[in-house]
Amino acid sequence: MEKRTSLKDIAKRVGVSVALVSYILNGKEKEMRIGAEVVKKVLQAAEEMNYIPNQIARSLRIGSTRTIGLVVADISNPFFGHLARIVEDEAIKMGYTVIFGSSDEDELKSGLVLNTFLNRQVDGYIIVPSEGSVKQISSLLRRKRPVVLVDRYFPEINCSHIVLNNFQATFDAASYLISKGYKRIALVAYKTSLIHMKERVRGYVEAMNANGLAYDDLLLEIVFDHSRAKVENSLEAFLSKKKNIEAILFANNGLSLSGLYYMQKHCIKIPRDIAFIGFDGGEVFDLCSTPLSFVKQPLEEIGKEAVKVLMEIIKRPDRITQIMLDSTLVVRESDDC
Amino acid sequence: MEKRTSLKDIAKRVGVSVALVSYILNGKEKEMRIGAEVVKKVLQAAEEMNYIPNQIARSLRIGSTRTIGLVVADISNPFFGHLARIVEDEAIKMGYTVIFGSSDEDELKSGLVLNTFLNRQVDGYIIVPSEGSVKQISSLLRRKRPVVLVDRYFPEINCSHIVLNNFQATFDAASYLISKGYKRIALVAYKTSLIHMKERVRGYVEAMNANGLAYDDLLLEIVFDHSRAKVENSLEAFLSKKKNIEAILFANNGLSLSGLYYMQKHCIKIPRDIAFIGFDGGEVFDLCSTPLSFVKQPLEEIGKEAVKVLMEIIKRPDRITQIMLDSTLVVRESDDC
DNA sequence: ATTTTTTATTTAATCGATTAAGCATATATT
DNA sequence: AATATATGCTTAATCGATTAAATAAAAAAT
Repeated sequence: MEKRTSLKDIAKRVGVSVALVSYILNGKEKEMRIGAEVVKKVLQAAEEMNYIPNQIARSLRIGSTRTIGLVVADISNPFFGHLARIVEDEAIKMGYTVIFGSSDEDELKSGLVLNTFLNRQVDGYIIVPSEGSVKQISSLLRRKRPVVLVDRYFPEINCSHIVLNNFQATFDAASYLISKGYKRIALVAYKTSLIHMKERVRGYVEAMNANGLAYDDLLLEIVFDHSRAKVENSLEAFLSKKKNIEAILFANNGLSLSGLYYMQKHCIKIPRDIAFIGFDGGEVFDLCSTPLSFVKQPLEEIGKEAVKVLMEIIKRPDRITQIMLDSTLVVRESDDC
Repeated sequence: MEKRTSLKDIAKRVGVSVALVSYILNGKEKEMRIGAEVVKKVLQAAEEMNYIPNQIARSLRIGSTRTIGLVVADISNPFFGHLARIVEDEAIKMGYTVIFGSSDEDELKSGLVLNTFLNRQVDGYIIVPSEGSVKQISSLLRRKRPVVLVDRYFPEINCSHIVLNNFQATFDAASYLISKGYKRIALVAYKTSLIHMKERVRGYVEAMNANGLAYDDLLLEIVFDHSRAKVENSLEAFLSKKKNIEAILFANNGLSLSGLYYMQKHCIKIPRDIAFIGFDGGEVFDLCSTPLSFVKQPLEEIGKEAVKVLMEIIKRPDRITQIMLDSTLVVRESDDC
């Protein structure tokens, strides 16, 4: 591990003080009225000695790391991967770097990641909060850390967030299916206290209610599990009992995929045997024998707004911005038996 | 932005020196033979004052950030997302944090990301190098920074790497198709100087040669482009001319997907019209009407080895470890007309 | 010629931690 | 009793940058 050149090294070589070198390399030669020759010599020395500023030292001094901590459920999940990419691009534009951590929807892991970020003095947090992480978020807010929640939020705390209008999303999807004449419409969701999921369930329920349709044996809420096999088991138990489901709605991308795996396994054809509306799209949805209809989130906008709002909070710590964005129902052929 | 509690604050409150507090909070009370009462008081004060160590200050002092810089082509690409996740998990186990950057296979962007990482004094680099980034990598090595390349490497420089046996991968895939009786076997690859791609082309060529099969009008090398549409255009131009292609091999995941999009658009059925072997798998490959055969990389192992090797290099900077791992050909029904 | 202003540069404190070295007391050894 | 050792804690330097304040020399104003 070779020693890197520091301001001190340059100062010694040129024969000036460290301060002068700092001023010059920060482009303050004008306001500090530094002699032209000295400027030239310092710049040349910096070049020759391959000087790279030490951001760590700088951060310590100025009290800002120019780093955003991003917490997602799982970076290998394309939905969060996309989000991460958008956040990355926006962050770079603002001169920030992103460090990330996956929570696996787990309170403990989420706590560990957030603690690491706190240690590392990130300037702001963009968090997809997992179930049970309210206390962690509140603690950040108590410490006056800039936080923006995305995808979900906690109604009981006052924190900036960018989320989908989840209620509208499933309300529209269900209403659309109803308008096409389906009556026995199922929803497959996760059983969780997280608001985004509860809202998606509520959207479906309200749509069914509004049209006088029963849904008590059509709503499946699966306890979250990382194994797709377990999810498929629940699905199996659910679908094998009710034989007259005409259309099925999935409340997120992972569930949609589990659904597709299940249907492939059991040779259930979409839309011949059942109408299908999924969540979040993706290549699978395009390349299935029948392109699948789905609820599309404005992911680009969510990511961009998240960074934008975070930047605002970093500047003015007491601002709170809560944004709700609309989804689009992308209708293709999977809902058309 | 509230002031965080520092060692100094605790020291002041308890009425001892900063050094003592540091020793205690680092668990060195034994070797430093610190009085039991003082230890208790300091620990309690730290607790009460919500002390969080400042990793930035620590990093500056000890000269290590406990951070790994990960450069991938695009974090939103599931292949790299998975890699990132594996690296993240392994890094956490070793007490490291990951910061990431996407290069978009672009020399300029790669340079910017690497420069940021250099600024931030990451302890080590795991890089999926993009075309033209040799100089950047060499520069890191000249500065004695620990670097591990993954997925690809540069034969002209001596740097640790973990890669697939790319030659064997396509050699086996092509040989398998040949053994099934196909003669007109096409390969779709990218035109690039990067070794992994060249090796994949070579594997195919050697397999064809070894069996006395001509391939000069069957090998398509597409200039890299981010737009799937352009890739599909090249594909269109290629496939519309040669009408007697029996089987087609794709040299990476993105190309495989472009291929699938193309075939869907033109109602070319796999395997009825053409036999198909893709690269890297994924949900699409499972959920197609016919589960697709593909070359499977040991991604888990690649990621784990990358971190392991990096940790070794960080300890012993002059070690160089170069690992080549074998792929598996996952045979399903897409190659069986 | 003296004072003021401008120009060019240095000094030194600071961010928050780590850690070698120093310094009193107290206890043990001869 | 004198010396050695152990105990318990403090001092102070350091990492590499930033930046307010001080200083010295030259130029301009009175």
